[in-house]
Amino acid sequence: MASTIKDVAKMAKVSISTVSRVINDSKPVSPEAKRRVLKAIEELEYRPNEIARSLVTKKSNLIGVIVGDIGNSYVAQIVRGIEEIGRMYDYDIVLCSSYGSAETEIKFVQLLRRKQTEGIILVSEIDNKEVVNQITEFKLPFVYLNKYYTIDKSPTVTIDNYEAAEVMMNYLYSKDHRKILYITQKKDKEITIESLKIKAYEKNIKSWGVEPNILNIDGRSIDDGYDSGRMVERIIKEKGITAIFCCQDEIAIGLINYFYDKGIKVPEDMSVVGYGDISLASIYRPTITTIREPYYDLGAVAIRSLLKKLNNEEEGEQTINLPIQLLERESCK
Amino acid sequence: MASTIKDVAKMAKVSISTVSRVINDSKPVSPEAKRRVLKAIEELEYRPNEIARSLVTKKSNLIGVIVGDIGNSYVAQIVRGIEEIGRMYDYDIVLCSSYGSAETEIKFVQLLRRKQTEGIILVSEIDNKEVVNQITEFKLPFVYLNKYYTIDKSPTVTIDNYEAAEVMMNYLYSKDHRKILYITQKKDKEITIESLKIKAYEKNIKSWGVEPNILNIDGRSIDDGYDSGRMVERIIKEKGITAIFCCQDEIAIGLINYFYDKGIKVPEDMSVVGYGDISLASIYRPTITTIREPYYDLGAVAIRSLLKKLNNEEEGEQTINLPIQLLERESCK
DNA sequence: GTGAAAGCGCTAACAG
DNA sequence: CTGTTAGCGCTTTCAC
Repeated sequence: MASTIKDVAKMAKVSISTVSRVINDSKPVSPEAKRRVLKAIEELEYRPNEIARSLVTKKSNLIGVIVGDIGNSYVAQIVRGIEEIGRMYDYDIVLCSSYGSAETEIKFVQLLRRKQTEGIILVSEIDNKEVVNQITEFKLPFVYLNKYYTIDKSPTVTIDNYEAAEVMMNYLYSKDHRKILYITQKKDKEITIESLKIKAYEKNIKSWGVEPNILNIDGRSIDDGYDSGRMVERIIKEKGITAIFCCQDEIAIGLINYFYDKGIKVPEDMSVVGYGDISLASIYRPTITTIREPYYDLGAVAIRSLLKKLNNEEEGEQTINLPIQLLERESCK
Repeated sequence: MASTIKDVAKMAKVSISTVSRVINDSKPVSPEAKRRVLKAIEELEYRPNEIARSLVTKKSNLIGVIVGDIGNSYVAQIVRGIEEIGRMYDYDIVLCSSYGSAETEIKFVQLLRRKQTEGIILVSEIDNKEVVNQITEFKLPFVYLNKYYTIDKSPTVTIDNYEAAEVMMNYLYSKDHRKILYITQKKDKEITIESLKIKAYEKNIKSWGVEPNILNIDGRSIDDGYDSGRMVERIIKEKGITAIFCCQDEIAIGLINYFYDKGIKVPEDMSVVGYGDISLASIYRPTITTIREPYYDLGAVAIRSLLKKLNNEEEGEQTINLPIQLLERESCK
C-alpha cells in the first residue's frame, strides 16, 4: 500500500495539517518542521492522492474530450492542441470516442459528469442538439468544435468559412480559372458550413459572369471522392471545367486517385483544390492546394476559452474565429 | 451544486446506506424503499460522484495511456483499441503525449500514479529504461508497446518481426526479385527490431546465393526516405537492384516521392515495399505493398492483458505475438 | 506556527 | 431489510 499523509505526519512527528501545509505551500511552516516533513516524504516516497484531494477541493483537474474518431488526423491535431495547453494549466484529459453515435456522445457526457470533469470539449462531426441540451442542463462549461455543422447556440472555435471560400475563388481566378466546378456534400447542406461556402462560390463566380456548377455528392470520404469521378468526368466534358473546388480535402484526394487511375493528370489536365488541409494533403502527390484550418490552434484556443470559463473570467465571444490561410501547392496550376 | 446521496436519502426518507444499496444493487432493498429512492434520484437528477466512490473503493477505473504522439496514425489506432476494449470493462483512459521525451514520460508516470490510475500502457518509440524502472518500482500494472525497440523485460504485445521480414522476402522471391536492397535505420540497430529483420533479410538472400545490400539511413520519416533517394539511385545502378525493402512504410513513401519527382515510376521501373501498413499506405498512390501490423489489435490485446493483471488473473506470457499479414498492393510488381 | 476536528460524498461492516 | 457508524486521504477552519 502506498503511504499516506498520516504516515508522513507520524514519521515527521507533526500533525497531518502541517504535512498538508508543506506539500501545498499554503501556510508558513517552521523550517525545522518542514525539513522533517520533506525528509519523511522522501523516505516514504509519499505522493499525494489526487482523488482524495479532488474530493475535498472539488477540483478534479480533468477535462473530458469527446471525439468522433481519434483516428482522423485532424481530430488528433485538435486533441494535441487541447492536451498541450491543458497541461500547462495542470489539466489532464480523459478521452472518449463516440464513433459518430449521438447516443454515445450523450452517454459520455453523463459519464464525464459523474467523473467530475470540470468541463467538456466536444469534437464532433454530427448534428446532435440533445447533447448540447444535456451539457447545458448540467451547467458544465463546454466548447463545441464541429468541422461541418454551423454552430450558433454554443461556444465554439472555427474559421470564417465564407471568407475562406472566397479566398479560394479569388486564387482560382488569379490562376485564370473561370469554369470552376464546386463539389459539395448534400446532406444537411442548409445547416452546415457548406451553405456559407456555396454562397461565397456562387457570389464570386456570378460576379465574373460565369454560370455556377455545383455537384452534390453523398459523403465526404476519400472513397466518396473517388466514386464521384465518373460524374465529374462527364461534367468536365459538358461544361468545359478547368478547375474543381472540393469542399473537403478527402474528396479532392479521392477524385485525384480516380483521375490517376484514368490517366488524367493533375494538375496538367485538371486543377483540383481542397479544403481543410488534412495532414495527408501535404504528403499526397501531387500535394493539395487547399485552405488551412488550424486544427492544433482550434484545440488550443478551445481549451483556453474553457479554462477561462472555469475561472469565471469574463466570457469572450461565443464564436471565436481563427485566421485562415491559403496553401498554394501542386494540385492546381 | 449537484445533489448528493444525502439529499436523495432525505427526500426518500431512508438512510444513505439504502440509497447506496439501490444505486449499486449491492444488497436487497424493499420494493417500496427502492421506489422512493429511484423517484428521489430522478427528481434531484442525482448522479453518484465517482471521485468519492473511488476514494473509498480504491478503484479509479482510470488507466493511463502515455503516447509519443497521438498525431501518428498508428498510435491513434492503438489508442482506439485500448479505449474501445477498456470501455467494455468500464475503464476510462487519460491520455498523455510525451512527444518523444524520456523525461516527460517519467513525469507522466508520476502524475498518473498520483491520479490513482490503475495501470499504464506506454506507447513509445524511444528507449527509456528509467521509465520502466519507475513503473516497476510503483508496482503499477503496465504494458509496454514499442514499434521499434525490442522489449524483453516488460510485458508487451507485438508481432514476430523476424518472421514478418521472412514472409516479405519470400514474397519478393516469388515475384522474381533477387537483387533486393534493404533500407534500415541505423540508430540503435542492435536493440531495435531491425536486428531481427536484418537477420531474416540476410539469411534469406544468402540462401539464394545473392549478396546482401543494406543501406543504413539516419531516420525513419517520410523526409528521411526522400532524402535517401540520391544514395538509393546510385546503389540501384551499381548493383542492379530491382526491388527495395524499406524497414518502414514512411521511408517507402518518401522514397517513392523522390522517384516520382525524378520521373522513376513505381512499380514499373522499380519495386518498393514497406513495413507497418500505416494508414497512408493504402491511400497513397501507388498503394504500398507492406507488412501489416495490427495496431488496433495491439492496443486491444494490451489492455486486455493489463486488465487481467488488475484482477490478479494468472499472468500470461510476457510477450504476446499477434499474427502478421502481407498486404500485396501496387508498389511492387 | 501548529494541532484537533470537521467534513468532502461515498461504501461497507455491523447491529438490529 | 435498514440505519448507524467508521472510515477512504485529504484540505481547511478554528482555536491555541
